Amino acid sequence: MRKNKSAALRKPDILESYYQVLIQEGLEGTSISKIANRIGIHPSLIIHYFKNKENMKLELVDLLIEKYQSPAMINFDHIEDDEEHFNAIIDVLFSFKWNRTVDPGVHFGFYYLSLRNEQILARFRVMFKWLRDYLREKLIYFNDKGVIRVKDATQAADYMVTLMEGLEFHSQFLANGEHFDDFAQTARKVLVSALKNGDF
Amino acid sequence: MRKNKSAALRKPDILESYYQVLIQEGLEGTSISKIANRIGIHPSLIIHYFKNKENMKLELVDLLIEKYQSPAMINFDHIEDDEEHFNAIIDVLFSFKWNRTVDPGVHFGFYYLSLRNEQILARFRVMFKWLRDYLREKLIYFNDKGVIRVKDATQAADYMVTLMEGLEFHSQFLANGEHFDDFAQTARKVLVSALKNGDF
DNA sequence: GATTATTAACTGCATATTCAATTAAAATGA
DNA sequence: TCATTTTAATTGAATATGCAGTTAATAATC
Repeated sequence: MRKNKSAALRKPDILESYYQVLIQEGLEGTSISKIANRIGIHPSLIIHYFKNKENMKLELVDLLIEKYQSPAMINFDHIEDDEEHFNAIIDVLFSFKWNRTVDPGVHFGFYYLSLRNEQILARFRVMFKWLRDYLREKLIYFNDKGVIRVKDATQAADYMVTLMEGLEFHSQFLANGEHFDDFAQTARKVLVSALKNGDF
Repeated sequence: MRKNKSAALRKPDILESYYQVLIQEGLEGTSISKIANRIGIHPSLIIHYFKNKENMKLELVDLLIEKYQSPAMINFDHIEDDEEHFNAIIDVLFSFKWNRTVDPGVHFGFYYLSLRNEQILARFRVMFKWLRDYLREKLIYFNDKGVIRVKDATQAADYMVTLMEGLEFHSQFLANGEHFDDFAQTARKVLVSALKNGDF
């Protein structure tokens, strides 16, 4: 007997399936059929909900960006001591957990698509700007409190994002089976030192 | 009238065409037919030379890595003054020219494939290690000469590669129409400062 | 009874690859 | 040097497969 779900339930199901197939098969191995089979529905149903693959792609990008922006993860405003507060934020940014909120392969794949897809590019630009601006505000705050010494908070925040993304590369190509954290802690140390020494 | 070229001439032609189609159409838009049409040959001829698409892919990766490793670009051993010598190397690493020796989109695409393709991954691992080790040797030299102060040259070299790759992200997602160089110079400054301050 | 969810059957297209045939170039032998 | 044989380059046609998307019908839901 066929079970009918509402769009509100079915669409997230499809996007989750899309995400899982992407993880397993990659961009080039992901088809509407596979996404549908995985959750036991007819491929046409996906077209019914998303009209075409491109729309579905954009909706998944939006979903993953939302996931990435979950503010719970980097909000430590409850910590009163400024130095501790600062360290808590930095800790998360260079943690395995943060860098793996979304499967890095999927993120990477969409980054690649953004080179040829204006709409995806625009979304990621907004996402990175959001992160950068969030960090900038924090840096300004910690600068006022005397925890760090930065003149150009925007450049410093840009640098942090740059370093974090670079760490993805490092873990893929230069980490010799070592855990993500090992080198991340070096990068973290050097960054903090630059922030405190007034290099920005 | 048909002109027969030797394999030694035809294979590079095909790889060059592959490269160009990749730049214009991306991974998903690149087919054997398009590569063949672009240089006016029959698609079967490509299969004849490479046996299948996968082999051709690997041969192109090898070719691009060779291009990337052209040592001419970062060899400044002729500069006698150590400080100048050091600056010349750093300058190139953070230059637009260096970062664009191979089309970044193509590089990026192969990085992505490396997540699901062991053979491509192995090749890029070798390439990055080559770059890292090259830099490490240089850092050890400049440390001995008193130009910089590093205890762990491997970590420092890892950090340099990480930062350089992060810059690619920055220019794609955070550079607001600014030229690549603008932020690269900030990153360069902060790195040099860390190398000289003994942060590694 | 109208709207929505779902499927079935189908279309057209592009794909990588195979196979056999054809043409050109190179090697050989007189 | 010329004819012959061998090898390599090239094409044409065919195959099988997978793809996104269309259209029309059926089933469930409100």
